[in-house]
Formats: sequence, C-alpha cells, structure tokens
Amino acid sequence: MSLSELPLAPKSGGSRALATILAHAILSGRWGSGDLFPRELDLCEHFGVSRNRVRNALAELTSNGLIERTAGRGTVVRPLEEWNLLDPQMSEWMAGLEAPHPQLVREVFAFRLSAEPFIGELAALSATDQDLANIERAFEGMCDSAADPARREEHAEHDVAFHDAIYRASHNLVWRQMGRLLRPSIIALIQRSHHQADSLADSLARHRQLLDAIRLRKPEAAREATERVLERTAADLGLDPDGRKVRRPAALSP
Amino acid sequence: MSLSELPLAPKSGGSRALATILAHAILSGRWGSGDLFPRELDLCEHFGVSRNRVRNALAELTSNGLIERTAGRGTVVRPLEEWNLLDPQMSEWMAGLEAPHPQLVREVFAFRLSAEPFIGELAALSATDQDLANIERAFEGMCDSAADPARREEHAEHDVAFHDAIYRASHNLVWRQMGRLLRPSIIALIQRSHHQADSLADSLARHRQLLDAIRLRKPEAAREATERVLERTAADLGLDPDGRKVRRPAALSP
DNA sequence: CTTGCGGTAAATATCTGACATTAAGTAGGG
DNA sequence: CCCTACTTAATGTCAGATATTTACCGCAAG
Repeated sequence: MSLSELPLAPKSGGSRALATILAHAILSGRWGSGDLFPRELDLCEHFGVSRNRVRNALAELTSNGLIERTAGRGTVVRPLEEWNLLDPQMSEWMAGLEAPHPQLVREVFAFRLSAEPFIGELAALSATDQDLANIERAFEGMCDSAADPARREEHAEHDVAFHDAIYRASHNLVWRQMGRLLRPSIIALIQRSHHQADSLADSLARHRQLLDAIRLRKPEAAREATERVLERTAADLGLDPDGRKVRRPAALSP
Repeated sequence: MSLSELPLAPKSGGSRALATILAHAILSGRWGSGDLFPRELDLCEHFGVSRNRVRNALAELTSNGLIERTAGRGTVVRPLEEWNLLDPQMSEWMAGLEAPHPQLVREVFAFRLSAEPFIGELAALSATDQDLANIERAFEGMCDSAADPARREEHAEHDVAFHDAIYRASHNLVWRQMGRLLRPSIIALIQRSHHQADSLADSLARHRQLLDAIRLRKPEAAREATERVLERTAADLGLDPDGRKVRRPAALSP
C-alpha cells in the first residue's frame, strides 16, 4: 500500500492524531501481516511533521502490538492475532473506524456472545441500587432516542452505556475494563444494520427484560435475557446467531 | 516517596528497562493516587540518562494509564482503578514484581474465580487435538517438576502454560489474550504460598481431573474441576475461597 | 559450488540543546 | 474585590548529530 493514500491533516492534536491516522489505516487492513511500513523519514515528509512526532506515534502503535520495529530492518505490521485488542486505546481506534476488519468484529462479538450472559448473571447477583439507577437511566435514554432516525448515534451511545453499566455492576476491575470493547462493537452495529423500526422496538423490549431481570435479582433470567438481546444484535449485524454460540452445558451434559 | 530509594541500573536495555523500574515502583504502591511524580530532569539526573529516554519511559507508563502528564503541571499517578490491567505489558510488569498491590492480586483472582470455570466449559466444547496435546504436555511438566522444591519457578511456568492452553482452547482472540493475566496471578502464588508437599500433590490431582474432563468433552465436569483447582489455589494464596465466589445460579434460583 | 568473512548501506535508537506551549501562582491596577 | 499581565515551572516539540543494529553484496578460501 502506498503512503500517498493516507489523509494528511495531523498538524493539530499532537502526535496522538498522527497515531490515530496510522492506526486506522492498519486496522482497516490496508497493510497485510508482515508488510513493511513506511520509513520514519518518509512519514515525516508526507505529513510535514518532525521525526519526533512520527516516532512517538509509532511508539504508540508498537505498544499496542500493531507494528514491530527493529533497528536496521524497519517497521513491519504484525499479524492480527497479536494485536492488543484489550487496550482501551485500541477500542477507541476501532470505534472511530468506518469499516473495521470483519474478523475483528466477529471475534469481539463472539466474545460478547459467550461472556455477556455470564456477566448478566454476575450483575443480577451484585448490582447495587446505584448500578440499577445507571442501567435504568441508560435504558430511558435508549427509549427516548429510539423514535427519531436522526439520533442513531445518540441511541448507540445510550446502548453502550446500558451494557457498560452491566459490566460495571459486576464490581470487578477486570470485567469492568472489558466493557470498553462494547463501544467498537456497538458502533459497528449502527453502521452496518439498517435498523428497521420494528427491529428497534424488539430490541428495546429485550433490553427491558434484561433490566427487569437484574432489578429482580434473578441471575438465571438475566442470563437468558442477555442471550435474547444478543440474538437480536447478531441478526442486526448480519451474523449467524448460532454459529459460534455456546450453548449452556446443562443442555448438553447427560 | 523520595526518588532516591529507587534502584539505578537502567543503562543497559534501552528505555524499556527504565520504564520497568518506574512501573514496578508504582505497582508496588510507593506513590498514592494523585501524588506528584518526579520531574523529568530529576529522573534524568538520578538515573544518569538523557531526557529522551526518560520521556520514552514515561510515555509508556502513560499509555498504560499509570500516570497522567500535563504540560505546566507535571506528572501525577493515576488511581489504581484506572490502570490498564489488560495490557500485556502490565501483566509482564506485575509478574516481575516481588510484592504487588494486594488489591491487584485480589481483583485478578476474583476475575479468575468467576471466569475460568466458564472458560473450562468453553475448552471442553471447542478444544482440538492440538489443544489437548498442549494442555497435556504442560501437565506433564508440572508433574515432572513437582518433586523438587528447587524447581518451583519451573513448576509455576508449567502451571501458567497449563491454564493458558485452556484459554487458548476457547479459540477466541479475546479470551486468549485474557490468558496473560495468568502469569502475574500464578507468580504471586508461588511467592506467597509455602506449598507444602501434600498441598502440591492435591493441586496436581485437581489439575488432572480438569484435564480429563476436557479430554472427555464434558463441559459440566470441566467447570466443576476448574472450581476445585481454584479452591486449592485460593487456599494457597491465603484468600477466602468463598468470599467473592459466585455460586452458580442453579443453586440460587427457585 | 558453497561457505565464511568483511565492508557498505539503510534503517532505527539515542543524545544534545534550543525553543514552544501550557498551567499555576503573583503582583499591580481598575 | 476582581481582573489582567507578568513570572515561573513544568511538559511538549523541533532540529541536527551520532551510535547501533541489520541486511545485503562482494570476495576469497575450502
């Protein structure tokens, strides 16, 4: 991939903006695994910035596993499997992307599909009144912004807040930080799906059931409600809702 | 905390070594949340390195959420809840630490306690022959190195490999990357526990049961076996095995 | 023909010094 | 009393020079 296809307005915003541009290019899949990345000096010239900024930007990509740099050889793009998906910076980049790697969307959603029903259980067991209030407020925001098709983005943000509040209700640092994967996953959703009016109403109804299950402290019901919410989401994403879905062992063991 | 208590041999190893020293100091809890971190120039003088290296090291700490830097004010340490636990670099730092934050150990273990039984199920459902071979090889390594008390570290590495192979058997990128949390958790284990001979034998027996459950593709059995392994681990860590443990909803719902 | 050695080029890593930008505190004038 | 302008102290950025690592090529010995 030639360097000349990249946008070039990173002057404002420090080396962060430059890192974002480069990260988006890699996350979109413009360079394959093992491809050589442009040299520092070429990047300096193309973007009209100092070598220092370029180096800082590249250092950030390095720390997220997107590239590997070695003196004398240059900069190469690392394979997708070694990207650092759990870094919040990566989530931010993925969320700001118009067309992320399809595999990335699938992997993240497969994770949600397997983990979130369980997180729903945890939330039903450990949610405080404060957590419930947060979930409820997000839900009301979803309802409020659902009618107007022009407020899709706002709706998505409330959607993120809803699920994130559930992650937080687990009251564990690790689970909570995993909640950052929600944003890219849900943003990808609104950009892919057409979100018919009936689909939206159905989605809201399923979210309400999940909220109720958590409020009533019914873990089993929360798990099932989460599965139904994700079924709806999978349909909107155009993914096979059962392809990678993991059935509960209760349905499999003798 | 004064800067003079830090070790000072980061000459070899680039800015990475310096970042490790500083990260270890923060992870040990020497600076509290919101405390001012030493200025760049003081660090330069103390370690006898250029400002460039100091800045690179600090940039790495910044990207992991350990510190926050703003021009004009200086560098402050961020609260533990905002540390970037899921970054592999952080796991490495935590693993290399002699005495990590007790809260950190607890949070990570609480996560394992809730997540790993489920990962055990996933592994029993999705493990390939290759995965099984990996798990088995790690288990044999554990057995082999169990007898000699002088090979505790080697034993711990096989222990990590065992559980990591189970994470990998889930065949999902996100779960797989979470496996990096195992190293710091297990390293903390061997540094805290006395690991009596009988405790070790018991631990091995429980690991074997888990291995067998996965090999026989019995998700339910794998979940229970994982819970027993973690019970043993909790006891060795001196944590309350039931304190934060999440019972299965089946035992709670009507 | 292959292997091993040395030299050269290319890329990243580091050092140094100067300057720009930001944020907080402070004194003076309205 | 408040608001502005100045000072100070810290991080952010730039530019140039130098060090180090790596790959590649030519050459000679086996």
